[in-house]
Amino acid sequence: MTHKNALDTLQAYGIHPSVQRIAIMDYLLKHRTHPTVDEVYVALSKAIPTLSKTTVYNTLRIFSEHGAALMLTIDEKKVCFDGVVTPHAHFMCKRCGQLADVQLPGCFRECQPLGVDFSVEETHLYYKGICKSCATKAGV
Amino acid sequence: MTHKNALDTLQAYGIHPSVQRIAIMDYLLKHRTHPTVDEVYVALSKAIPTLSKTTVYNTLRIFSEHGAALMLTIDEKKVCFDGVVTPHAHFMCKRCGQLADVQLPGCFRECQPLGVDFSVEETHLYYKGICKSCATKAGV
DNA sequence: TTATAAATTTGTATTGTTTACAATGCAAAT
DNA sequence: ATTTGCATTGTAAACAATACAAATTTATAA
Repeated sequence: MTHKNALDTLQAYGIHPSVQRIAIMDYLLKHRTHPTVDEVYVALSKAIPTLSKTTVYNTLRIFSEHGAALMLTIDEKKVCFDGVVTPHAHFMCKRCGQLADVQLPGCFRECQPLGVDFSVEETHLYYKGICKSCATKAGV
Repeated sequence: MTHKNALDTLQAYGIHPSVQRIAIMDYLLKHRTHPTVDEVYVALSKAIPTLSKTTVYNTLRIFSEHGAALMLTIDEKKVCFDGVVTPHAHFMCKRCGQLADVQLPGCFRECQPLGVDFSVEETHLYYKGICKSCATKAGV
């Protein structure tokens, strides 16, 4: 199947479901656009008019704490969230700001940090540069 | 030599020097603690009482735009800066928040992003987890 | 079912970081 | 001496994110 079920996903990560949590997880699973808190809030406010932005903040934090979503801090201006938690990298265009998924280099699995005295719970890899679209526009 | 010269570094990256810029670069080169804007501002205010925090913001942004410093957005609460621009990874302890340098895995050099249609200008790799000190304290 | 407790949500107030912008300062060039 | 252009300063404003307490919902027990 293309999309995992929101309710099942919550339960798989030990997160107690609620209308709001299901709606937010559903949005994450169906919109792989790395949305911000505000984007999720605006999008869901139509269906859930009483939704509070605080709830979106709290819920997305809970998701990331339980490993059900990724918190991306690539853009220094805003935190983004990713419902895809399988290992992958990201790319951000410095010009247009778009955030895209990138397949991990094949050898990356064997790349473990060297001589470290800490336990690794998350690994983040991302690239910044100029996307093709922006390069074409500006390049001339 | 241990520390590069601040003035030389600015000129090497095509950044017009000034008292403030030299002082900020000098601080970065001598304090490899991944300081925040505020930390730089507070530290330099003693020597330069008229220093404006806006200048620190502007200057550090200019540094990172010219490749003379790295802007680290690992901690979602605050942006940090790194005067060490040679390739290396980072580790952040989720409990105490410390940010440490980590040697890149040897194989990492060969790890290039796959099938991408963008030019890579920056590569960021970091780990999150629990440092030994925190693990020892809490672990028991 | 009703009562009680626990968890979740809501909305406002607040905090704190970052940016915008206009005024000022400064130094090199004319 | 004047102009030009960039850098700096400081205030105001924007904005993201959090704290907190009240309200609501859900779960549990009687």
